[in-house]
Amino acid sequence: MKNSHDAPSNPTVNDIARVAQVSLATVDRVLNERPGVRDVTVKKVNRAIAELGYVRDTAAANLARGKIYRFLFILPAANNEFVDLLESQIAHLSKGLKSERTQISCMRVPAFDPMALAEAINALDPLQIDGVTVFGPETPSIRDSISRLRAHGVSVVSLVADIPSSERNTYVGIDNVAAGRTAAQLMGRFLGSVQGNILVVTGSMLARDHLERRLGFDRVIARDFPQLRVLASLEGRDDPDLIERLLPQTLAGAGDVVGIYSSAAGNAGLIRHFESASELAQPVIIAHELTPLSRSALASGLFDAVISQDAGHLVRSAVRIMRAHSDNSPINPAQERIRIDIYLNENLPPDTGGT
Amino acid sequence: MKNSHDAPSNPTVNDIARVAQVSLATVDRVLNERPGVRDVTVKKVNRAIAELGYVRDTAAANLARGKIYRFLFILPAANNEFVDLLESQIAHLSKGLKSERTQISCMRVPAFDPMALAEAINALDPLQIDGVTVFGPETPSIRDSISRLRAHGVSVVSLVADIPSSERNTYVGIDNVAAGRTAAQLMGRFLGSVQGNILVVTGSMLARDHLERRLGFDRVIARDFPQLRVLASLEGRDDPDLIERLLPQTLAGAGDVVGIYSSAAGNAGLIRHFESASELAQPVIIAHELTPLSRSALASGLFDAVISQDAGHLVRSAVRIMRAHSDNSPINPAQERIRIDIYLNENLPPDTGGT
DNA sequence: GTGAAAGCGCTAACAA
DNA sequence: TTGTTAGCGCTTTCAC
Repeated sequence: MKNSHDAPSNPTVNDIARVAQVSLATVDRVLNERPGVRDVTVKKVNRAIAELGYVRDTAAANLARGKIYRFLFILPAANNEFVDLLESQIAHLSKGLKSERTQISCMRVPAFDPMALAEAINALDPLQIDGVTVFGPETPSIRDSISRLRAHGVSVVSLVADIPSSERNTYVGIDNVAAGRTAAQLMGRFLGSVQGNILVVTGSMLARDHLERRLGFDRVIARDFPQLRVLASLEGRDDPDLIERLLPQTLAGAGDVVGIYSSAAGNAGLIRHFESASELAQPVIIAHELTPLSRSALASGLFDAVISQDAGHLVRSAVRIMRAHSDNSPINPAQERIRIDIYLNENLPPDTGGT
Repeated sequence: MKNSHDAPSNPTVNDIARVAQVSLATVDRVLNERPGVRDVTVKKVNRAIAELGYVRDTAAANLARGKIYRFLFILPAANNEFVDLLESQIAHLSKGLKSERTQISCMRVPAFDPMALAEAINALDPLQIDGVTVFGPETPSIRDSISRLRAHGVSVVSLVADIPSSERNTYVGIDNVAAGRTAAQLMGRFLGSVQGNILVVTGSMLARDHLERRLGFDRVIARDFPQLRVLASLEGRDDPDLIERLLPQTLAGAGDVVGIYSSAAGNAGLIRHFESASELAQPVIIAHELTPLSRSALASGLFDAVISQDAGHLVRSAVRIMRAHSDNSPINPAQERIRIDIYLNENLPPDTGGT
């Protein structure tokens, strides 16, 4: 029965030094690819490493280094439940990470204000910080501010909305085109043979995530559900009040709206509209991000489905990735892939009050 | 701008010793709740700890202790893609964990054979192992073998199918009742106004996960979709060949089957049946677990949806939990909650060939 | 009951 | 170009 091991402790730097017949310091130099070691010596050491099957103990290394990771999240300052969820996850994780030599903090900058974000990024001192995660739009000034950070050795992650044109290291978030496609498929399947118009409520033309969702949505509706027609977007700027104000006239103007795809934030406006004005026939509504509000709309039957991404996963993933980049160690793509979650009212996770 | 810290290093045991005016050894005794310290001293030390806001550096502690975690997974030996996925995730994780003083191994025991599993568990040497994760049925003998392990200080996790009557520490897996409910809701919504019978293909009456799924499924169909009737289960024992053989007669006997809920393994049999015998009208099919086969059935349109749980997440979660129990440190329930994933063909994750 | 000192695996001065 | 040594934060003998 080959199940438990006799805890054969792994080879250490000392073993390497002994086998390679060099000192500890030399082993360390080779391991960390520091200069000033003869080629022959490097080879000797590497041979010993291979022979022993050495794997470095990262914890011990970090301890010796006295290294503390300093990471920063920059989120949009807006009245937005999903962003609040992210922030509370950051705060939560921050506590647990104190014992792992990792400090994370969070700042908010005005939403839909690329200049403010760019300035905030530019104001950062690269010497005081090891990694930054940004949730924001993709504009030239922001791109440049990210490049500067990268040039100074700070690792940069883009969150929720990608900034692919920049030199950010990694994007953490769902595939938004696929999310839009998924919403379309659910919409089409739920509507069955019903025909009519679909209203898409989007956020901002600047937000790449919103654009991508719309793109994916349109494609699948056009290909698979010819009986449905997607109307021009209602640009809600993630603002519940604006959405609530605009909705009645848009709905009246369009007529025969059988489905609504709320692809951005501001669901509160949508919910208020349908709770007050009780239409004759309620459209199928699919929204984004599981938050207290969308959860209750799902539970009450107002929303038919919610496409979401896990805030806790996003934050943990961003931190793991910033750390990996700081160490320049590899990342596990499977673990960091953010899934497109589909919630119906039957698979809602137990409500933990936003832990 | 309150963003980056000046890296104020955390208080250490030395600080506590200094503030409390005792030696390092005494601080350690208090921290680890070891006996032989006067009450007054304990109080002094605890006051210093609170005052300084001390948090222990687990990595350093483990280093000093020379502790190596030895964990074991026990999976059913069966021709089952999902279990294979679990095993490959275990193998994958095992590599990355070598640098984190954690050894994980995996053994397979005959499926649907409670005695074999109980014996395997009883054969384990508690001194050689810190934690065990079991994927298996809930029977008295298995429950007892788990109790024995726990009594010897080994932490035990139940995976995928819970064993609540035992003294296992934690269950890692989805809420299977909710999964069944979710499948029912999708089935009902996809079928719209169609009426007819639903066939449920289950695995074994012994498997708690299968039973719970069926239970949830029945409830929601009965409550929300009166036009549908759920037939008696086809017990497929996770065996593709058996399922393929049984399916034609079951289908013929029932007549008017508009939907199939494949709540267990053995999807290959289902797929083969529908690929060869082309029925007049294909039923809506909802299956469990995203595997290479179910993925391609989803892509081809044979399956309408797949309810799944992430194998990587399951395995990582089990390891984190076994470790937490060994250290008796707290776990983060939000991170360990396994989500009920819904896959349609539009939100399939990119195919990585099973990483 | 309490303390002093060595050491876990690794890194980083500082010498040589 | 290489080696010696002290020390990261914590645990653990072994004395006192």
